[in-house]
Amino acid sequence: MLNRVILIGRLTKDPELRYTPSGVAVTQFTLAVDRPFTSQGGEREADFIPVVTWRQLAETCANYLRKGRLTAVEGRIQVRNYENNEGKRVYVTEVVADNVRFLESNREGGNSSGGGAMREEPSYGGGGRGNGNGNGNYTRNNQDPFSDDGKPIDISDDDLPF
Amino acid sequence: MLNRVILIGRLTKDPELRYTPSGVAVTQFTLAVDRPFTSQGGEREADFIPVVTWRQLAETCANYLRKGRLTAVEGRIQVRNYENNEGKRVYVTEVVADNVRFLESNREGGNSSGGGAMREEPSYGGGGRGNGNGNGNYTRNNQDPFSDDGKPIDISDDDLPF
Amino acid sequence: MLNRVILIGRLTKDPELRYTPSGVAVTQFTLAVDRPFTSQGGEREADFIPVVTWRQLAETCANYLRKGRLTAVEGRIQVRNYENNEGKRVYVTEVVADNVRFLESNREGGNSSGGGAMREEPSYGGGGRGNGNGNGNYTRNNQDPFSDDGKPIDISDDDLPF
Amino acid sequence: MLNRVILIGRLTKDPELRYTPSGVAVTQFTLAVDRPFTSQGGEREADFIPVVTWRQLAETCANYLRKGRLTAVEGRIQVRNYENNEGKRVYVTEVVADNVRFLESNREGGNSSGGGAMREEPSYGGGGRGNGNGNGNYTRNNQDPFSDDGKPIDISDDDLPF
DNA sequence: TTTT
DNA sequence: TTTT
Repeated sequence: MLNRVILIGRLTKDPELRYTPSGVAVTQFTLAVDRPFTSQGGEREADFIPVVTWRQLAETCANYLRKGRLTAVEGRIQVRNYENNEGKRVYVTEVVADNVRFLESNREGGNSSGGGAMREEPSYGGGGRGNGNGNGNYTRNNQDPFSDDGKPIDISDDDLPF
Repeated sequence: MLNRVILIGRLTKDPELRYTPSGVAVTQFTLAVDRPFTSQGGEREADFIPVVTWRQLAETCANYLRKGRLTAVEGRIQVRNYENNEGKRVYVTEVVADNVRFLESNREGGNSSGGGAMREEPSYGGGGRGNGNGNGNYTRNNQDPFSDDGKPIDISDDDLPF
Repeated sequence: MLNRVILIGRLTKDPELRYTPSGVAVTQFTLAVDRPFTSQGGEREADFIPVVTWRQLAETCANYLRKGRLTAVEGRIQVRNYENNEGKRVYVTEVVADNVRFLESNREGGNSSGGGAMREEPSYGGGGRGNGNGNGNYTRNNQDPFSDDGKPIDISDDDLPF
Repeated sequence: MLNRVILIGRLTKDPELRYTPSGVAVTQFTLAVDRPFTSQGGEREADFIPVVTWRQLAETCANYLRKGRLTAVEGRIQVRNYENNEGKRVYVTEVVADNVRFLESNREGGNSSGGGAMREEPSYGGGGRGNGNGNGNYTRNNQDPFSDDGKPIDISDDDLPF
């Protein structure tokens, strides 16, 4: 009925942009979010929270986010599951973001003012689906997104948030 | 740096109250939260989101929450991991709640006014730890919480949120 | 950069549906939200928080919400200001909702299952504006919404959230 | 029943630290939060949202926050009212923060890594009240906080959040 | 393994 | 498998 998450943390790696078979952009990254207390041993720990973005927002994230950047994410928790190659059901929990704020832009480059931003344009119940893509000029590299690392992509159109 | 979740959904089962070896109450339950859109096939789907509560809040949840109840939960996402019996690292994502609102109390009993509520009393950095328990009069049954179902409990004091 | 509010409380009155000069539906209501602590005198106090909804969501709220209903609201804080008739600048703070959940439907009528719901369909940066209205069949009374109580409406198209 | 706000914005001025008659620290500041859309005229507007912090958190904010800093605030909306000198009831809406994150520390000084942080230590229903203060060494200036600008302070112990 |  |  209501499902809202807000996170501020740092990317553990550069984001990964891919495309579903029907050509929809998906970007995944992990946010390291420090816990608000120290562990029994006295160290500060973090939660490593997987984030997914779709379509235009995915392309913007792939273009502007980088490893280590402080980033705010707004979205919802999603729990999807699939059967792995041993026939066991695996549960994957991730945050599907609809709003991402870049709190640090191009760190080296002098300008340290937070500010860049992007928001998902929802299309509840109408059209939109499957058309937010196609233009390869947003991709960060030229390799085929469907064969980029040999592993089958663990993403299908069924994961589309709308 | 910031990690906040707010959910409204229904319990998929009665909550489970347990105690850690050092006697701290823990209650776990799953919230079914309808997605804000229908799937490609047109059905309404839900996310099944695991929730954990500790200490006094755990005991209140065990006492008042039941399967099917509409419930609001506020907390943070936690990702913990452990090695399973095949030596493989397993990641568990759950919401550690610090505020739970009972939006429906005793449904059959005439009174359908939402209202019951409970909030974690944090004790950041000071005392409190390990003492929020002991009084068996909050437990819902008389069985030994450490041997109640034969399975070893997948919870240790290391999971304590403070 | 980020502005998110989530409230659960009860309507202090039936909601008020009006229309802007250009015909856009607006519904306002106030949510009484109990504070999470008691005052010095030991009484439980509440905050009375004004909420505004627009367009389709405004019409659904006007149709389904009633005084006393437990309701969840998601939105953003907006501070607008205008000059009053004494030439003084007045600041109005309200929550502009984009998601409203009816946690209690028709209380008397037997069915007490929470569930009704409605979400704003945003139209960031594109069209949409000024067309989400017109059909008088959603109004709860027949009086002219622009002269219904003698007082000029304190809402103009400039308050439109998009 | 539930009242949660999360904001990211910039301070419009340096924060103001004061003390209540009984010596409790209070810091107020205003956050400029850009709206997620442009106005009809095409300009980007902002909401100017007043924030209040208490006790230790108030002192940390006064010490570390400055005009222009990008800051995340977590708290609840509070609506208080008082009678002004013309005998008219005035309503003041503000965010009572319990968690403040400094997303930019000392901008000039080379180090632009977000990170500083502070959280309110709640003391729900027990003690604590009236003792979180006293030591003037946290104040940023030497003037008497109770007569610093001629105007009576619009804050009393009744505004204490706990 | 799931709720209404 | 993790960020500062």
